[in-house]
Amino acid sequence: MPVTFNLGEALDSLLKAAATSAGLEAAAFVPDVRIADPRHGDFQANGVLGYAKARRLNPRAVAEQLVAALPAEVAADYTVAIAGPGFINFTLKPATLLAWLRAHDSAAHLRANAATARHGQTWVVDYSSPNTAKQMHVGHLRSAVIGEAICRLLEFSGAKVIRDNHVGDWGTQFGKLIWAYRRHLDAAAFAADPLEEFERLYQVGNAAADADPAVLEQARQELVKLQAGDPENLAVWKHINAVSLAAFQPIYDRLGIRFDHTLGESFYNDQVERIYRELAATGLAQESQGALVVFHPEHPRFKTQPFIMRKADGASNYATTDLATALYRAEYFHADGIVVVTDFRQADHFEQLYLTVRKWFAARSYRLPELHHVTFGAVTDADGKALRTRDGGTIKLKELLAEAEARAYALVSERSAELPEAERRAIAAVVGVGSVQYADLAQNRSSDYVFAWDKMISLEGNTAAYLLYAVARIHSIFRKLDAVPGEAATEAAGTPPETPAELALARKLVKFADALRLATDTLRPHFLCLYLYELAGDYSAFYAADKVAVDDPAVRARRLLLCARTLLVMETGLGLLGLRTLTRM
RNA sequence: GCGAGCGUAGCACAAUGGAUAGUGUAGUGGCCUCCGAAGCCAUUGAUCUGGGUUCGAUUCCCAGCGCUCGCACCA
Repeated sequence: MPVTFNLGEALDSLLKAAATSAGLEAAAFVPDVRIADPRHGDFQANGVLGYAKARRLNPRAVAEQLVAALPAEVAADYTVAIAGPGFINFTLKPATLLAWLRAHDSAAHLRANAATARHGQTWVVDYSSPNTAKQMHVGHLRSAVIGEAICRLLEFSGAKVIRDNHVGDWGTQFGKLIWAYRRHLDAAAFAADPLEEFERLYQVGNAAADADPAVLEQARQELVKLQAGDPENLAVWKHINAVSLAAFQPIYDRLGIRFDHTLGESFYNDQVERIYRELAATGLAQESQGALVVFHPEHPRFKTQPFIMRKADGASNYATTDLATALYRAEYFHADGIVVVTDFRQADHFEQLYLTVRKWFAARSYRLPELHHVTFGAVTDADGKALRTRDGGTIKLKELLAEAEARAYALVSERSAELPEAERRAIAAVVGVGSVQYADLAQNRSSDYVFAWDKMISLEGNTAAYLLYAVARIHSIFRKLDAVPGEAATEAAGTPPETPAELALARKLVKFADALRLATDTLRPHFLCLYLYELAGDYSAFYAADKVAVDDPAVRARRLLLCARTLLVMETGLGLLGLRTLTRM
């Protein structure tokens, strides 16, 4: 019989069908299948408890009816038991475990089976989104790392994903910056580090404007000229942006990020008139204190807190461009879903934005995509304060990544001194960046995250290195036995798992599908991290308990199959998180 | 003031309304003539307070307390 990728979902369907044939009110019955505690089984159906209680029935009796109505294939694949007040427990039989492992024997097969949930859908993911003319700092890391993982998860579930870097390239800061750029550019400093020089120039312009009203006026004029399309200022502005984006690229390269588009705020400049017109025409927008704003009377706060979409001076702001951006993504990209990844402080803005977009699109009969604002907490130091350098400055992302790599290099040199230096450097690059990425991903994104080098790179517990170490050990076994993962002869000779450690590992492997679904549906990559960590733990326990390189060919084949499949799932899962893997470390 | 997020062992975290609340670290005690000990095994220790809904609440609702953040033209 065919083995489905997501066994829990398949059970859910079978239970619904059984409810009908058992004469239950099938429409009202929700099987509620979920991963069970391994002590109870692999999956459990909790749905009969609520169903029976609501109808004053005996839950155990209902469960028995339901189990009796299940097709024979379920009894062939699972040991089924009714337990406690009416839980139905399903424990996979060893032969079923083997069948699943055999059916999912390559990255292509995993991908093909996973890529049904969002087949044919288009999702736009807006992440990273730094301001130009500034360096990326630690605050930009979470958006980039979480956003990239979400892109990969959505792609794996079958969606076409459009990665859009919505850079802040059109702020009022450009007046002062252009003023200073024209007068105080240090060519040598610019050549050494353009972003550092832009930041210095902005500070020079800012200080000069503070000190001298004439300078302030000149800077204002520079901005007016820029916004009016003055060719010279436009050229300077374009140069600043081009240089900034080029300077970001090495960081994106290290994080494995490639954007499809970099449509910053300036891209929407010529579309704001349409936004004003349409929101005024639909009656959503109104004049208030000289500004054009949207109130939401049904909302406890936004009935009085305005969504300002045109300032009193007539200028647009980020509400305007975000409205235009939503429209562009719906009209031009035909997005079925939009995901914007920013920190939680922008929650109010996006709540107002999405309320407005929903009403606006409804009024114009535009097709409304799913709108998601993926938020994440602050990165703090051990005292819970925003993470800063010792002198109070922000921590630059490129320095942070360099330090991660340096720490990883020191560690690998200590643990694996026998490896050639070039390889230790290469390992440090993977472990260093991966540790930073993983530390960001492994924690539920809603909460603040305490940044601590020691926890991140110490390589114990739920860290990238622990997972990469498990992967490296599997590769090491294959090297030692002069074998290749997934070899046909070995796979064919593999028999069902037998020992407790083999069974625990196999049972964890088949739950990859559920972890993927959970992480993707909730847009929370930490569910996948948690799964991979547990998988690595089950593998390590298996590794310690059951030797692979034994003489008995049947036992060896059985265990090599488990090694090959663990490797496949680990490498696939880590790849979805945006991490690279190693064969030695 | 109004609103949002968060509150789980000493510390850092997990738990899609389910069974005895899981893990790491720190502590304690074991395991390398044996595939990589960056590992494995065992063990001590926790749901902010008070109500409510539910067969069942860390989870949902209400009220408090604490921390963080947001609230008229920055993004």
